[in-house]
Amino acid sequence: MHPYIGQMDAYLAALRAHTDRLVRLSDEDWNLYASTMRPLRLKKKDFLLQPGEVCQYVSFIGRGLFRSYYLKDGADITQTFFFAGNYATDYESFVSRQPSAVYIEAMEETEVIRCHYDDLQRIYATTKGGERLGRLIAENIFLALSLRNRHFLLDDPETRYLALMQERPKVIERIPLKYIASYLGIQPESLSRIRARLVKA
Amino acid sequence: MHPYIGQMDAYLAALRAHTDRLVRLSDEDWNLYASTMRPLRLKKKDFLLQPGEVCQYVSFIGRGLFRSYYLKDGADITQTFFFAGNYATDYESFVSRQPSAVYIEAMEETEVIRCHYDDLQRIYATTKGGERLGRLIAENIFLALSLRNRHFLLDDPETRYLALMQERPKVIERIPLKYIASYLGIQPESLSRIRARLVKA
DNA sequence: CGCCGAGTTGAACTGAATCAAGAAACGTGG
DNA sequence: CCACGTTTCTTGATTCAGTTCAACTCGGCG
Repeated sequence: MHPYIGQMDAYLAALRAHTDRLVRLSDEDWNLYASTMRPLRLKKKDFLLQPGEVCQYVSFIGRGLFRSYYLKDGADITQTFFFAGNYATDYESFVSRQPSAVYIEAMEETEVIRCHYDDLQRIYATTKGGERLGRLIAENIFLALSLRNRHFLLDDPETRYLALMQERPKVIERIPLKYIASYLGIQPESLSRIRARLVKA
Repeated sequence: MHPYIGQMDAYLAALRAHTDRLVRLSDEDWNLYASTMRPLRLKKKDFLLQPGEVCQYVSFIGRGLFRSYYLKDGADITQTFFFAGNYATDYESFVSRQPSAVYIEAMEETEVIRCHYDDLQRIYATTKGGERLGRLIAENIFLALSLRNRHFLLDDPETRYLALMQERPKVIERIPLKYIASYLGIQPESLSRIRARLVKA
């Protein structure tokens, strides 16, 4: 069907596991959802989305990872990171149908299976389980963002870095320092100094 | 029925208008939702929620306003403001069923009609329209928070203040400076200076 | 009328940004 | 597979925006 991605079935299985954690879909609803999924492979530095486009897909990552970022005065500022086993999307643009403000870029060769906005709306409209899934996904994305927001309000940069180590260790392990810095809202030099301080202490 | 709040019907009408903006509920679904609503009146400085409690309600504000805030080292830090015609809740706690980290405090005499978590889950489980409403509300709360987050990532304090004037002028008009300052993540003195700068320019 | 909280203003301080230079790691092509 | 060039990271010196601390004004309220 889509021979250029051999792992399609494995990715669908991973998506099913991810979905089951939120809501137990009927086989019928699941099959409808799964049938909308199309594979896509991106090479390193390819864009899943660019500013100005309306985000048309939710993409479940089978392999690889993405970084989303704003471009401001030539400098790029990381919005977030997306890892395998989760969805990558500009949910803001996807939901609001407004042009996106971010790039979503593959940081290495990355494979996704994705569902188009129109397909998803059809699932929402025709199935109760799909509608529920959509609500639970929205709630979960909200929770993640709330936590991030709390850190910006309450914590200084060093504390935000420590919290990130706790909450998203994969970011620390796999992402270059300069991108982590902009995710934390600071300059690379500052994060380097924070790390140096922490080693000594 | 609830004689101590005479405006119950007016508040329900406002809630219906608010709801209609998101989704057109059937009369049946609407009546079910409306029937769960219970009125509550709070005096100035009363708490709708306190840290440690799990938020059990979504409260639609008929009159008045709330401020939610964290308490950190004795200083209170504003999370957000809730105005009449919108829901007030700690959605994070409400959704996750975890103890809240915030106070939600009435800034003046405030009246709400509210729906209990269990009632809402029952509506989600039994009606398609309710589930859809829940999804759309979650999406909208997410959008608002996204915007806030973007400002923290991209903008300096003065720019955040200007954006707040644009996006939520009611906050500027009705809220004391010191609370706006902590909402923006700065000290009251700094916001006072920002205002002084803007007047000159 | 006096008090108290809110806001303003000034001076000193501080932590992060900026600017700059060098070291280390990376990947790319020969 | 190595060598080169580029990017990433570190470290130091300086600058700067926002914080802190303090004093004073203003306006409302008891």
